[in-house]
Amino acid sequence: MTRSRDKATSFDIAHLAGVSQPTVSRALRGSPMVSEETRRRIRAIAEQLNYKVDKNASNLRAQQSGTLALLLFEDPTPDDSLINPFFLSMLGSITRACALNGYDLLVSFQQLSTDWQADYEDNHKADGILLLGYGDYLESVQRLQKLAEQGTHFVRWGAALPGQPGVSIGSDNFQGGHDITAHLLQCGRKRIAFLGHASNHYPEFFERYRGHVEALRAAGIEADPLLQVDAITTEQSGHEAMNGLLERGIGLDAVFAASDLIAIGAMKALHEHGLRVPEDVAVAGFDDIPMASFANPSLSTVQQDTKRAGALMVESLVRLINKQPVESQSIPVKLALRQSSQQTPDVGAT
Amino acid sequence: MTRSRDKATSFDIAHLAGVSQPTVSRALRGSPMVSEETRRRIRAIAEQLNYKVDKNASNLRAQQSGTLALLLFEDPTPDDSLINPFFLSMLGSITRACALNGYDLLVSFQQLSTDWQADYEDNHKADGILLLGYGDYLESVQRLQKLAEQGTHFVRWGAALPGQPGVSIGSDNFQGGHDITAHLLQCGRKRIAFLGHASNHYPEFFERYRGHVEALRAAGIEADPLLQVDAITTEQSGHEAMNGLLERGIGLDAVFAASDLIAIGAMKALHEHGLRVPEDVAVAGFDDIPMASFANPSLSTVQQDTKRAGALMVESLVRLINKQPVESQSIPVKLALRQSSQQTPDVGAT
DNA sequence: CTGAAAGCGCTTACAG
DNA sequence: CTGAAAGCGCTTACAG
Repeated sequence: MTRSRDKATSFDIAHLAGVSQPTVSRALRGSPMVSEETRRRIRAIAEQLNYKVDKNASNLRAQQSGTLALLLFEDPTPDDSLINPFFLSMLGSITRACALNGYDLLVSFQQLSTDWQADYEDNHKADGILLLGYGDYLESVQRLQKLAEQGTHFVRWGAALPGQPGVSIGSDNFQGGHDITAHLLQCGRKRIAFLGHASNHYPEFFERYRGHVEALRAAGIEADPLLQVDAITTEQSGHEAMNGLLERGIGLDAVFAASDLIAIGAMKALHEHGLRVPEDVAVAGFDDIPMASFANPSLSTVQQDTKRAGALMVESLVRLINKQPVESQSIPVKLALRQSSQQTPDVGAT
Repeated sequence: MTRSRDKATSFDIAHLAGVSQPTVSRALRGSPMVSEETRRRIRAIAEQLNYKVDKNASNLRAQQSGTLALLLFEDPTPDDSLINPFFLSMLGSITRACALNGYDLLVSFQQLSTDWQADYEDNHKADGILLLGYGDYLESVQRLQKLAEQGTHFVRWGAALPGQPGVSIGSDNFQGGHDITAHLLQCGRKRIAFLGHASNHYPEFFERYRGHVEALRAAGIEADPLLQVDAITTEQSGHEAMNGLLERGIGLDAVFAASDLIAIGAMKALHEHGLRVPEDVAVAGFDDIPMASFANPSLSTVQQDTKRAGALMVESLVRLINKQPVESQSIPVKLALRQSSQQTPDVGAT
């Protein structure tokens, strides 16, 4: 039973099975070049000895790793476990997708500041790289460019825009921004603030903003620059942005926050100022993180399909690795309408 | 610039530096057996060629991997991205701790049902294994036993009880159960339901229950078996457990749920039955997941120190790998008192 | 269908 | 301080 010490190698198996070592390798990898009988014998012995192929040896020889690396960049807030819940849920879905595709997943949280030359692939630690949340796009784009030049296989999560290096998978941010704004307009709101960066430094937010502006325009409303306030994806940033708006005494009857965390921070600020949500100010977010449905009032938002997103990212990366054609893609979103935007009793999702 | 194709090897560097290949290896690994001047020269060339040590080769030779594997077991709910938020936050803290200790982290979500013989270490994919959330303890204990016998290095998250195979790191569940119950008693509650499994199949919950019972006893109250209802860590399970209790017409003025998700499901059931929280029924949970502070009313709970927990798990595993002595440990918890247990305005954490 | 040979790119004794 | 040699455990042409 307990022979544990000293792991068995393919030579041990070969010896016991009375075949050569390469035959063991072939049999265990399911090569059709091995007779059923031989294979069976080898399999049995391997199991008995609890033999496992040494991944380092097999990877070294085969020059691949069967592993993908996920690089998760943290937003400025280098404080503790406050990872963006949206990314956490992406992580869940990516992990599952990796398992389905037979890949292991190496996870790494990177500081934005750090010099991530993403040496995972150079190292042969991974066959390709998944990129999530890299902060200022314009700062990171050169690095992406370099990755692309080096021939590194990578897929990034983010706005899929023309002329970008590499492959991007992202939600249809424009549509989301448009639809949720149209909804707020339909609820009778006219002065809708946008909380979030609206520049090409943050293309996802920018797309949401552009959708927002487009919906306003369609309703004959010109976007008021005073109603757009920069914010990054944190509660605190949303809180500050909202406070700023209120303190400047800018009239508004609704808020579209570029992310749920921003929206939650904004609702807090509204409450502190004695304003009721949604009676005085309707609020909507983006992402549909788990907290959204538990917020008080529950938060109307644009739901990103993280399950599909993770699957698509992994599948695209696998295709890249296998030298199959891959294109950037945009994933449809849908509205999750809850109390924060509506007088009426809770409508819609969970 | 773009010589990218064909990765450089240590032989290339050696050639260019006019030294032998082993010297390159030594220089790059910081061996003291290399002169400063040689090292500098080698370093410069390596950087210029963007050389990276091939991990597969180096691991194969050195018989180690510099990688830890995290096995995350999913609760019965094999449905989508609904991973227990508590584990997600552990994941965040573990990832950071790995980075700090110079290890890579392989993440794998396992189905409980699956035959996880955790071949990560046998594979040489990882030097050790971190185990999180394995469902029914009695079902998993044999596997743990086997891992221990095989000499696999592993650390599990869970109740640290005498006689367990391997090393466990967990919160002080007994203390947490005791303290939160004492708090509810202090708020004047007398009939306190416990929602969660209370048997050695789920040692963590059981410990929380035992702390609960102990606090009651200290107040001269005998635990009423009718007030304990089994539940696993999901909103749905909490919802069902609470409904059962209410439908059976069992009198109660407080609920201590073995986890926040259970508590949130229970609050939903209470609201559906027209009961007010905390006025009619006080509610408390366990974990302090992010949602807890966003619940309506905000949820009083026992806060687990995930940051410390992740760090401790990783450090313990690294010690095991290095054959240093390691002991199971229990981490102190603290109360996060919010609206769900108190009439008074919001007190305490975020 | 199977075997003998080579080699993936390192690290580590062993000499000097 | 440095080099020549061996070998980690596989996979993959190449023969037969």
